[in-house]
Amino acid sequence: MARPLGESFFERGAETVARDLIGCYLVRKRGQKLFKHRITETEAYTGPHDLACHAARGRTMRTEPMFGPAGTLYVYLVYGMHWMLNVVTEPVNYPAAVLIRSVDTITGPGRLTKTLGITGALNNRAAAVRNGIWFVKDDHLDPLQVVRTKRIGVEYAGPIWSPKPYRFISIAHRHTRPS
DNA sequence: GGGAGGATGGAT
DNA sequence: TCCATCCTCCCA
Repeated sequence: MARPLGESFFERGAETVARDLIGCYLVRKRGQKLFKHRITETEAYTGPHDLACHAARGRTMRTEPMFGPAGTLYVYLVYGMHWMLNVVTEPVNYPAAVLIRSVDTITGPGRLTKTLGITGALNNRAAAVRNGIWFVKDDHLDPLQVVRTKRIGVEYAGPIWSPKPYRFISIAHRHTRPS
């Protein structure tokens, strides 16, 4: 399988990265077990101007990972119980990220992290083999076709940013929750 | 120091 | 439709 996606892949706009991650693999190693899942749903959080992006409210302890290098993991707790897995995009000091919402057999960002054992322990670490979590592209497989919708659960971001079509879903998996 | 609210998911 | 559950951030 192809080698892990690195900084050059993630050091682009969050929309572009979110789109390109559809069809790529998320790989997780726990002990001797390797879990490889094809990514089917993502969302882009595009920067400090994006009112749905945590970084829109400034550089804080929580958002610090988003200011790090492309490919950094941003893992935070939502609703007091669900870990959300994000990967940071854009160059250092530009806070943007992509939320991994679903993979082939696991729908929902909270279920994804729970199933793969992803917690805040991985926050601010690089997506890399040495950390037991990384991304790969497989050029031998056909890329999945993609549709775009608005993002889930960001009504608070207001009439401009809430409807932005920054959610990407594989067509073959578009039953993955209505929007 | 206090309070509101959230990038969800499971039960009712 | 309800609510579990707790961290973050804003305000005083």
